[in-house]
Amino acid sequence: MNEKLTRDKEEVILRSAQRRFASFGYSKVTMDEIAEDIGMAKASLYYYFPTKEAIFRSVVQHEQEEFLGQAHSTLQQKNSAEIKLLEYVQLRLKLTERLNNLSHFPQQGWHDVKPIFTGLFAAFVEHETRCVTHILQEGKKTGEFRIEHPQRTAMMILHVLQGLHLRFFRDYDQHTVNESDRAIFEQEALCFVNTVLHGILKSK
Amino acid sequence: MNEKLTRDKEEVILRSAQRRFASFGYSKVTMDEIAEDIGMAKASLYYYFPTKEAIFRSVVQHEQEEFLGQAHSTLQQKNSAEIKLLEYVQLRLKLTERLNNLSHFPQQGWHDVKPIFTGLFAAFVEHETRCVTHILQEGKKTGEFRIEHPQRTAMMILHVLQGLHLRFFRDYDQHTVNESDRAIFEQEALCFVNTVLHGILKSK
DNA sequence: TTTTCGACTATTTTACTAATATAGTCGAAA
DNA sequence: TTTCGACTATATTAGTAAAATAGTCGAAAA
Repeated sequence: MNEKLTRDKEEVILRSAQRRFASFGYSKVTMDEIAEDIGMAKASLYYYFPTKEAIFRSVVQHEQEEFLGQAHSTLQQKNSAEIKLLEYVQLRLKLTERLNNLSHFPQQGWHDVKPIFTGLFAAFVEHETRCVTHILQEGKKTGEFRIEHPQRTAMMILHVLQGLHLRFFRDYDQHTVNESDRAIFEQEALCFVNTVLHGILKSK
Repeated sequence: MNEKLTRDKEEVILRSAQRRFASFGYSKVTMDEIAEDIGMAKASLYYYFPTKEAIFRSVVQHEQEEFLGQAHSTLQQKNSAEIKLLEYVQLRLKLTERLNNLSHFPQQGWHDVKPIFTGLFAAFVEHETRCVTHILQEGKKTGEFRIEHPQRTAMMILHVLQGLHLRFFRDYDQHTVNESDRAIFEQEALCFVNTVLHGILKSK
């Protein structure tokens, strides 16, 4: 049963790493610190993970999987497509913020983790696009939505959310993200989704 | 009549500076280069402009004024609010790209010019918000638009455009912006505006 | 009087180097 | 099988000297 014990240790390491990364960002966390947190020697970490990057990837993947789980359960509930889209977006905003913290990218850490992220995100972005496209297509099928290019629209929505986030937090050097500013950001994102849903033209 | 001659010289300086800035970005252009371009000594530039920053501000303001002129003439044409919004956005995309070039911000120049830009943009952003709000309110008054919070929506639209631009060109290090990528960006921005206009919900 | 510029200064950037810190290895011990 | 102390090679940082650059000034030219 050492298989189980190994998984446990991995979990412990990942939890420590996650906390550190979320506080200081990828590049400002050392292997020694992660090890010290859990009363281990640095060398021991390398028994469980081959590289620092591997730890980071695992942490990010955990976040993504948790998000995808929640998203999936949202999609399977018997709600209107409108509700599903809104709930999806709200979940997604939370994930963005969490991942954002892991790299502390607004300050300076983006270049450090960019190669890692892009690799990890290729699959995730595809998955996500499928999710939103699915919501839109479902809504189209049931007659709830009138929409010409579901996939293109889905990508646009995801890109806009990412872009809004970038714009909002581009100027955040140093100090932690202000709670009230985050509220404004969320409000604007929801304003966007609502406008996309209802449109502003009366005719048709 | 040396008033006129002074204006002319200023124009010549600004033209040279504009070309240089657009090619290399603010921080990579020296006063000596600007002066040399027009066969002047560096010291002479300081007879017309007090600082390098003043030159840059003038260049940016020129771009803004040209944009505002075009935008204004668009707004005064007798078109539907829908057309006006679309044309405004297209004009605005062009401006964004031009200003972007002046600082070459995707690469590294953002922090150099951030303090300059933010000062210059406070007034401009306000003006712009008024413009778009005006389009939306006009459309609402004529019954073309159904829209609850024109100003909030206007700000959202402008922020989304900025955000999309940021997202698209965040990864552009080094090499000049690809023509086909720019086309994709423009297409996505227009997809956004169209979706905002028509919405995706059928009901109501 | 208005405009230009060579020569100068103060400050910032850059290029280089030495010192430190860190990721990752390895073999021995628990 | 798991842990770790001691080690290495590489990357980051701190410090510094050299170069570049924004901006000044007073004299000369127009």
